Amino acid sequence: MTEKQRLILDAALKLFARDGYNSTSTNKIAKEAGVSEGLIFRHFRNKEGLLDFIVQQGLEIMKGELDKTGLLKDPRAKLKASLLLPANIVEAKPDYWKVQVSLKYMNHEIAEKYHESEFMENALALLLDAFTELGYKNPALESQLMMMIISSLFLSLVHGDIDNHDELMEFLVKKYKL
Amino acid sequence: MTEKQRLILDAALKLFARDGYNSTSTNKIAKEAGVSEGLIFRHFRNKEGLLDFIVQQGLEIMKGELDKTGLLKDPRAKLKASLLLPANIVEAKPDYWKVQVSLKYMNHEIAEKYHESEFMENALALLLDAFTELGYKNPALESQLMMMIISSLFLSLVHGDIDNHDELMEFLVKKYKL
DNA sequence: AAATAGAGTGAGTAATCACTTTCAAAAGTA
DNA sequence: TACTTTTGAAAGTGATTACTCACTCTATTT
Repeated sequence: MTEKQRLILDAALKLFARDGYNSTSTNKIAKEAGVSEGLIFRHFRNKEGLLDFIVQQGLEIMKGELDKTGLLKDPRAKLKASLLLPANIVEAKPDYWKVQVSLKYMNHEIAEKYHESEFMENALALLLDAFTELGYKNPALESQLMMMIISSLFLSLVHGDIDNHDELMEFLVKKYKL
Repeated sequence: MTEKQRLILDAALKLFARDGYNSTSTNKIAKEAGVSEGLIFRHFRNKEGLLDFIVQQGLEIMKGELDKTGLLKDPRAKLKASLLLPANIVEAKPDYWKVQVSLKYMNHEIAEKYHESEFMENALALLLDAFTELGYKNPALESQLMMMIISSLFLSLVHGDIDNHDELMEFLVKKYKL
């Protein structure tokens, strides 16, 4: 990874997050990064290759966080960590998740590649374990509902339109007796 | 509204929903509609005008549905109707909502115009009324949570990745004792 | 010192984009 | 009929797009 490669990746992530993938031309990326436009294609083959590279990194971070959560023994701790996951990962790399989310809703071939991943199934399995262990009557539906809450939380955080995150967390923790 | 105008609107809605706004050229719309490309600009001024026209209709439908829900007297009925709202409106016009949703996550100027609307606030106020009337301890947070569930439901339905809607509804109705 | 290779440049390319212009056929109106 | 307006098609327009190509520069290897 040369310095210019880093500059290109940083510029692309910033612009993709701010303006969207389609509205960001390779010309703009090159200008923002302070490199020649041709260099983008030497290092990343094409515009989509650049996107690929960026998003692949994000997916691995997400997977790492989820694995950490899975290691927890106490089911209540697992659920609490799952609820806090969105805030933690979005805060760490907001631009990353802005791009990820916009891809999901772009309904374009590019989007599907990343979101058919086994990630959701892993997360759901983790919740299912916890609710089962806690003796909930209908753990499958409980975890489906929890999953909906978590993804909604994630979206709100990415778009920056949530102003009472801590209060909301406290409310949920109390509701689920975590 | 001439016949060709209808043809253009239908073609545009279909293509915007399938491929996204940015990836749909006016040329493609004209071909799909079987009219000349120039006609699009005669009738709708520009590509964004076409989008405007399409989305404006959807917003009015949504508002109408919400108003109907607001007329209900029983707070439990209000909540139940709110939960069923996504399925009802998405089933009626799936392509409409696919476009609406993709706009929201396009992070582009076009998107903001539609989603700063007072719609969300009205919906939230309706839920707040219901939870307050039912004597919930923290009606504000309860309605915020319900809003998250509803919008998550809406998104899943739009993307067609929900295969147990009725079961989920039954579960929620029981959980909230509606 | 000669050869090789990778990093980097920037002008150039064909294709596609949203949009305009021109003009003719209908359709309405007197 | 004679006119005006509306509706439509077809062939443009310049700008922008992702991407290529011929080339230079620098550093390492032979």
